[in-house]
Amino acid sequence: MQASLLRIRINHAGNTALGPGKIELLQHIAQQGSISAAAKQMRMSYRRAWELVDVMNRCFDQAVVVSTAGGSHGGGAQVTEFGQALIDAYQQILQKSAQAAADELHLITRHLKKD
Amino acid sequence: MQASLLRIRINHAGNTALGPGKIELLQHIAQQGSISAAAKQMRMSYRRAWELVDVMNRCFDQAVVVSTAGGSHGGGAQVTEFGQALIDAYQQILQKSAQAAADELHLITRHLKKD
DNA sequence: CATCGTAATGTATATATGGGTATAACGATG
DNA sequence: CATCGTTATACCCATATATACATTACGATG
Repeated sequence: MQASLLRIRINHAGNTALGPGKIELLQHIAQQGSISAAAKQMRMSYRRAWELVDVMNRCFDQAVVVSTAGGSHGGGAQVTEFGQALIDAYQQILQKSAQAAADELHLITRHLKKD
Repeated sequence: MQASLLRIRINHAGNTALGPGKIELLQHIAQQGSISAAAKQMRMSYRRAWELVDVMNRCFDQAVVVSTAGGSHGGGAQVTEFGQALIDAYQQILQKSAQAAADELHLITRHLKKD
């Protein structure tokens, strides 16, 4: 199976507010409770992961990820309820879109060369 | 109104087989009958426009754009019937997706900071 | 109060991307 | 058969993007 044929992004002021990469990152953060662990799991630099989180936190009217520095295990990061709602909504958009446009999608993909 | 909130791409072997940029380029080529004229209209370098066309032609099992070099006006390029079908299908996908996922989209975009 | 692992930020470097320019090939037309 | 505008391609360079590495801040815990 190929990795997600359909890619959907939501734009905001010319930039991507939400796309497959940010969603995947959020899921890993939610699972790991840490930005650095999520980054490592995705083999992405911590720097980049943090920047993606920062962009999200700044382009929405409420936090998507909250983090604490320091503490027994150095701190950590949690996906907020709102962030989880974003993840869910994004998945729904993906699923509903793929379903609603299944015919046209098939029309296109059936002509993609197999690699 | 903001420029297309929802951006959809169709992936092929890790790369983008079809996205908003390629579709817009195809439309300009269809209208102009020339890659270079389309590129100029989009203020894109001819080199890049040609590469986008090349990628499309190589990742589908039939040509999206056919071109002729030489001739009275130097030649030109035409979008094939298949290419036009791709454009139409893409537009349908955009429209149907936005419609099918309107609720979830609204849930997300209502929390985007106004810029 | 030293330790630990993470957040947060800075800086330098490598890589990818796209633009600019030049040049050759092409072929209908006058 | 010279001209013309376009396709097609190569080469170099500027810029953007992402990585790598380094450093500081943080604060619960032993």
